Amino acid sequence: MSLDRDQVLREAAALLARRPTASMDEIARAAGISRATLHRHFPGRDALVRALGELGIAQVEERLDAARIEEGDPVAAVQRLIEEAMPVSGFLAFLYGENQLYDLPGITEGWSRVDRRVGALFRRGQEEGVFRFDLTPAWLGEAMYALIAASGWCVQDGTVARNDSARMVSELLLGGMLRRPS
Amino acid sequence: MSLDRDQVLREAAALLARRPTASMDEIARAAGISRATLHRHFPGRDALVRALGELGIAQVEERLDAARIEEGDPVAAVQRLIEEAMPVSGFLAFLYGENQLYDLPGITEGWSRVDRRVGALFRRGQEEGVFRFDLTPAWLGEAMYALIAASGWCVQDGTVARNDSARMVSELLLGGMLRRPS
DNA sequence: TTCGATTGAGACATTCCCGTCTCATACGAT
DNA sequence: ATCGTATGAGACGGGAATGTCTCAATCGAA
Repeated sequence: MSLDRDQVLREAAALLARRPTASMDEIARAAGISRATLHRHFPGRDALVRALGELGIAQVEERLDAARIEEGDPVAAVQRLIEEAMPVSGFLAFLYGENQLYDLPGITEGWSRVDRRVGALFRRGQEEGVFRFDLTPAWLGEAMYALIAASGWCVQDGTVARNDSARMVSELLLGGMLRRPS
Repeated sequence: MSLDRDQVLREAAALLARRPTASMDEIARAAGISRATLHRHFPGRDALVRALGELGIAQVEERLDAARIEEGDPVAAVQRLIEEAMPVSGFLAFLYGENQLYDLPGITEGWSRVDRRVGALFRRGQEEGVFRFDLTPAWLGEAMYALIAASGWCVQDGTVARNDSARMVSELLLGGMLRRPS
């Protein structure tokens, strides 16, 4: 048996993305389990929401590691990060839209940890002279999050092909943030 | 008396953006009116949500008109549109995150009307040879929505100055989508 | 001032969701 | 085959939100 905890959380995220007010019963049915079982693993809605946030942070940090954003050419690092993020863009898109998840104790710290790492990447790109100076690292980070989330939604409803999504994001983002020799 | 209907909707949006599960009573108090009065004007939560969607569509179409996106240089048209959208970026950011608002009968049509106009703008830019061909008009539209919403959030929490937000968005978006002579 | 309309406060029953519980069933390991 | 464990189905009470109602107070126009 041993319930696939992450899978349940993903189903919950997919449902909550569409209907933020969905009941625990609906979430359970969407995940293909009974309400009792859902409640055994996540004692209450708060616990479920918190688990969603924690899974999201873990996912993102894992992708940051996989992309090795601290190493090498900043442009290539951004490309690797976007590439790595694409497989979970749907889940990231959900997290991005849930402002509710940001002011939970313990969750906030996780996201600011992520923000620091991402901000450092863009700052490094500026210091190395490849990223524009007139767009702040914080804004570049937010823009990247926004575009990744947008691509996740586009893939979900078929506007953008999954294979193309990474290119769409990085072409637009890097195109706009690179310093031009001219 | 004559209650300021739009003002109530804005307060409701501001609250629901932070707490999607806020009760009607909380919404009423946030808007500075009694629950009874709120219920007289919006008979039920569904009616309130629908009114939020309708106000959003009206706002956006008003801005599309004000920006005259069908006229003149596509680049300037995009800049005008972003400029016009900024004063309501906070409200737009809320609407953008509420996927719930998209599958209501009557609301969907409004947004596809908006999408058609925005898509036509980007297609025109491509046909006139100023926008890149390898990024689809649909994606460019989604990216613009995402960046405007992101800038709205950034302004709300002080990451980006309100005066700078329009420039941040258009520099990044246009920088990424313009064809390069090279 | 007077009258109609609108609002605020609160009571009320209803509905819905939640958290907990029990019990029977099905699975897996030993 | 047996036993421990996890699950599903459902019942149950408690609590919160909803929708509706009444009544007094307030505002604005005539």
